[in-house]
Amino acid sequence: MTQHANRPTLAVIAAAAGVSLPTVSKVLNGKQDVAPATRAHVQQVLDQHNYVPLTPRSPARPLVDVVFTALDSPWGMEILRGVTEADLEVVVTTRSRSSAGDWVQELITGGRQGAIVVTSRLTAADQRRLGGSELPVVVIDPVDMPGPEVPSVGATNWSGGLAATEHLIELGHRRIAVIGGPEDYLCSRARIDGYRAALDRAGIPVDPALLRHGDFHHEGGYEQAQVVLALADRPTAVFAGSDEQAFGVLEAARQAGLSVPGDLSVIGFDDLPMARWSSPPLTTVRQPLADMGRMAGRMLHDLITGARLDTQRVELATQLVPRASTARPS
Amino acid sequence: MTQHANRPTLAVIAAAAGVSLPTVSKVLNGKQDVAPATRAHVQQVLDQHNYVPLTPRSPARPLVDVVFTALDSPWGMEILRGVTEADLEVVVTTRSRSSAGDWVQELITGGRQGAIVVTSRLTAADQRRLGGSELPVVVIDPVDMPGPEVPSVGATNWSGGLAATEHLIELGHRRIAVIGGPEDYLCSRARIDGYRAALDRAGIPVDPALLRHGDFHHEGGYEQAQVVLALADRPTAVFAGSDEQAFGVLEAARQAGLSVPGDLSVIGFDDLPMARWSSPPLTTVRQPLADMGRMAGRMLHDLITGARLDTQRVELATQLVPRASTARPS
DNA sequence: ACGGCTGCCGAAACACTTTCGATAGAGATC
DNA sequence: GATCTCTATCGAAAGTGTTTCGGCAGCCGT
Repeated sequence: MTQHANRPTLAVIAAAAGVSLPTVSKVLNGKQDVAPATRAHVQQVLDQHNYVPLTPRSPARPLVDVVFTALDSPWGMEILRGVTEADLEVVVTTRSRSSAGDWVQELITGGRQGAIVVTSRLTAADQRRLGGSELPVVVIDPVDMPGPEVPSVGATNWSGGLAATEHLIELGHRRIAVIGGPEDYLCSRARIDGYRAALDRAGIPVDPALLRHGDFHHEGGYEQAQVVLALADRPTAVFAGSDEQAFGVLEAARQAGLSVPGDLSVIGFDDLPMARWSSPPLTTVRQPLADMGRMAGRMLHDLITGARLDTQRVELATQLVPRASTARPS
Repeated sequence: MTQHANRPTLAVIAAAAGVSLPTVSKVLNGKQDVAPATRAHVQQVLDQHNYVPLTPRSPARPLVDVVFTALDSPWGMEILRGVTEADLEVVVTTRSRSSAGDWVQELITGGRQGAIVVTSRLTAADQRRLGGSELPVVVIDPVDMPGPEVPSVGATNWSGGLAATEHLIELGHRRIAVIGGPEDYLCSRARIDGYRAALDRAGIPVDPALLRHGDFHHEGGYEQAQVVLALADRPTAVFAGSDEQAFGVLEAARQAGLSVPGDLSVIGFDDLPMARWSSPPLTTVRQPLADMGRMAGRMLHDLITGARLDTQRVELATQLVPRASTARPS
């Protein structure tokens, strides 16, 4: 059980194997200039002596941090799944803004070979520090527009917002509410601007009373839906900023005695796996979350290995997924 | 950008700071015998020279693997959230049974300080290898009963199955179908045995036609529900082995034109966050997934630090959560 | 037979880490 | 005030493992 009870040194192994110390070191590190027979023999002696490395082996694949603000959403799991499909060892950490300590500093000095930061608020100062450090970093869905020195991955949120709203307009809706995420989130603003653009093109004025903000979770959608559904001039459709919010809208509609899509059309954003399972199945705008994670992983891998990045900013395409929660207004 | 472009050595730093090389090393490693003033000065010189350690810093917290078979379910996210709350650095890996390579071997030689294995099939040989290695391992929800040498964390699945079924019986149901997970999973068998025990106590015979198995996901519940709902003597209630399966049952019921809970009561297992959001909100048996993850993390931490484990096997309590998907049969 | 070429290995240089003894300054004691 | 611990701090030296580089076989073609 005791790890340090007279652990054998490389010198001991080398003597036992009848080779030089550097050769043993090379075997341990998988270097190329060792004859297969020698390698096998040394490996066997290492096993016999139960050799444990003094310094932890540097892993075959780069060890990188993936920083979430919270692990509270299937959204994050999709991203994570994508990242783990890249050629990386993924350490999951949650660093809420409020948590103690300077997490950017911890990231830089944490000894990882890189980091992926998911939907976090990076101040200009943080970005400069990250840029100044040697630590490769890729940001997914940045809250604020990242400076040119920080590579980032996102989705075509504006197009997605446009597509969602045009879908509702084509169905014949004119009073369309939008429930965005937190007001200052870049992705949220882009979706709402897409909503605005669609209304503009259709010649529909934007009613500020139908433009709400809430957190991206169930609660946010539920609360804001209650507000807009209580309006005298109730909307006939709601564009929610996330699928989770959309589920909250569904619940608010149910509690208000409104049938979906009969009395109210609801469209979400993300296309989480469970969007297909709600009743009615949720019309939504697909965001390729796993692909975004995988892309970020690949970019980070390139940064670590020194390959040149094709571009600092990648936006993956969103796509309208029509299901059963949207229909013509009655 | 280039990592290895003439990085400063400790000797250079030492010279620039006017101290000896070992002193710089001590500052880097946070050793105690350095005067605060000296430490600050050296630290500043290190920063000025943008020093990056050659060998990655050994992390302050133990670096452990968390092995999933797949990252395809909110279930896994809940577990993961719990584990990350322990005092550990968590590397997420997915090792499907089918994936190439000997993942147990990779685990042992992977250089981690420990591992948590989630719902994996560990053969007796694997267990012996893990026991023989120095690598501390904790298993969450083992597929097979683990041997005494492998610590494990689970939930009171039998009690949960009992509680779920008794809930349905108390409501007046007599024909109760059960859709378990894969037939050989320990947790699934325990839940079904709980179901059997409840029927026995109520003097209701077990109808083999009402006992189905499917994968733990939406598909499994959907497919098996289609089978039992097509029976001439249709059940009035379904106990699903997981919430995801229960969602599949809800969909099958909807497609069959059955209202829930009017025509069919449905109860799930897990209490995922979205169980509250389905329509109707899902009655289910709560499994404290995050707590299980945290408990496994704590046990692993104890194993790593050498503290004695109180027990090799922990089962956390499940609890019935009545919501709106169960009611008296019509 | 000879020259070039390549694969394999170890001596030596390197990059740290750790141990341990030296030293100086602060109190404590006489 | 003189001296005597005693501790905090530091670096010399030894230890551990990695990397570079030169050398030496054996192999091949000429």
